[in-house]
Amino acid sequence: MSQSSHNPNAAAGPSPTFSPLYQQIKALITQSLQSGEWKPGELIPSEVELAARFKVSQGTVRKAIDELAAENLVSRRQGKGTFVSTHNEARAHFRFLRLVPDEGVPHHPDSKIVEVKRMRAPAEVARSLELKSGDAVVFIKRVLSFDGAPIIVEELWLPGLLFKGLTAERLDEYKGPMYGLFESEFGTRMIRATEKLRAVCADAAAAAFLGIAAGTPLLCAERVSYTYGDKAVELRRGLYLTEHHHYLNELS
Amino acid sequence: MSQSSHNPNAAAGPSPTFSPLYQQIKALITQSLQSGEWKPGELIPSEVELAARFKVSQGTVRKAIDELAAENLVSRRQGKGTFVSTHNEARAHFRFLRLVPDEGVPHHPDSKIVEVKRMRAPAEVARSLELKSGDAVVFIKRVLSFDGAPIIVEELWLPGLLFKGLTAERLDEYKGPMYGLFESEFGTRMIRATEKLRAVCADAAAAAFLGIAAGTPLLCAERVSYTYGDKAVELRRGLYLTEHHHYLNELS
DNA sequence: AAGTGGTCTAGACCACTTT
DNA sequence: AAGTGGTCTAGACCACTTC
Repeated sequence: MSQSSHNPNAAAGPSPTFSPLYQQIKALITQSLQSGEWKPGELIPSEVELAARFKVSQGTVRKAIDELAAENLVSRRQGKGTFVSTHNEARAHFRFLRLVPDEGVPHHPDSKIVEVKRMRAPAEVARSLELKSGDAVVFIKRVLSFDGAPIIVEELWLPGLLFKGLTAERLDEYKGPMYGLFESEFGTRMIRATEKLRAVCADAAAAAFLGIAAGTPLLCAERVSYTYGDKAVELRRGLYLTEHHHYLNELS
Repeated sequence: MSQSSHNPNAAAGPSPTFSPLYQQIKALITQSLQSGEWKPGELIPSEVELAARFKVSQGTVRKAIDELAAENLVSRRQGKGTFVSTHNEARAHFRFLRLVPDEGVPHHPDSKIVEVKRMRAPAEVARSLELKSGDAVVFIKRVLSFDGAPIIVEELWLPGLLFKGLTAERLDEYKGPMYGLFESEFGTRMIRATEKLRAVCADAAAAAFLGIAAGTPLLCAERVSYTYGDKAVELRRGLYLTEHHHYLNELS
């Protein structure tokens, strides 16, 4: 098969928005990921199968999957196949949580739920989540402890429509990271986030939760998480005690 | 040419450490970058030329360059060629400086040098820069202002051997980011860094430089920068006033 | 042995830039 | 028109995993 015989861009007439074949294949694969045809942790069809399905060469499928792997949507394992990425694996636990101890190896913190409630989105939350002010949201507040010491207090807001049966009990029962619960129980997978970091002073409430004096400097991390299609689905504001921990960032 | 005829891994006997051809090509290209055969901002030979030089196919050179481009060591421009990356271009100004205003578009801050001196490396600095305690280092202290307001006070340490003629005058004269000066005047190009972020209280000295009250919370960013070969060549400690700015981080 | 992803090649054509 | 990187194909073989 020649390239032009299957590339619609090669049709007669000007092609206003050129899009390479492998990008179109990538979009099709992403759709199947988003629709749940292949679920987190599962094996997707082999490159040969996908090439046959889409009637393109294996090399084109390869390039599409290469980009999906670079974006952490799938992960390739030689000899086994290509798997849909999941937050329910040790490797992914520190992808979004960048706070690590100054000394020693990082490990997963204990989570203690303080509050879960449904409410109407305040204006600021609605803006971040691309909702209308007053739309239903789920509010969660919790404290995270490393080695028994409370280090993080965080509040988060989720669109009410996507997280209908979310209760404190289900959060407490779930072992592993919260994003794993969101993905396996609610079908919403976080794939990307942006964080804004600031230094603030602990107010009385935060100080009480963390067992420190009011006024202690805290690292404030405001995160907006996105799922497929760049849709915002979480606003989270965490206060990190950085006396014996730090936020680690790799610049490249 | 067949693959095996030029791949030393295919020689008789077991290959203990398999290394793909394109990785070897990538290493050769990186050597030429490091040695200064092609300088920052310059055009490197075309893929066809490099394929001929290394006696491999263009596709193999392509894959090597793809990875170098992904690591920001070079940048490709269709129709023009492949260029060595440089800090002396607007695009690179915010690669390492992640502090942006809460409102409005970011732009390059003004730098005011406070102090430049030569000294012996304190133990902590020596450890970060992989020097011996007491080795010569250059110490720089400066204040960065956005729109006339001082927002950052930072101190940095560089290996004395690599930055022999560095003076306050040369720093003051230079237009553009400090990394651009390092790269064009001292032949040391920063290609990667790790940062540790913490919240701290402003001490009297920092408060004076930033025109704020002592005790104001500041974001402390401790950065170690690396050049080719993962060699540490800079330790930098910045204090960021985050009342109207924030540290922006993309998680993916 | 069979199937998977990983590497390498050779050749064609496309899009973009410069001459 | 010529040269560059960008896309696509087809086929070969390698490394790894499973049966």
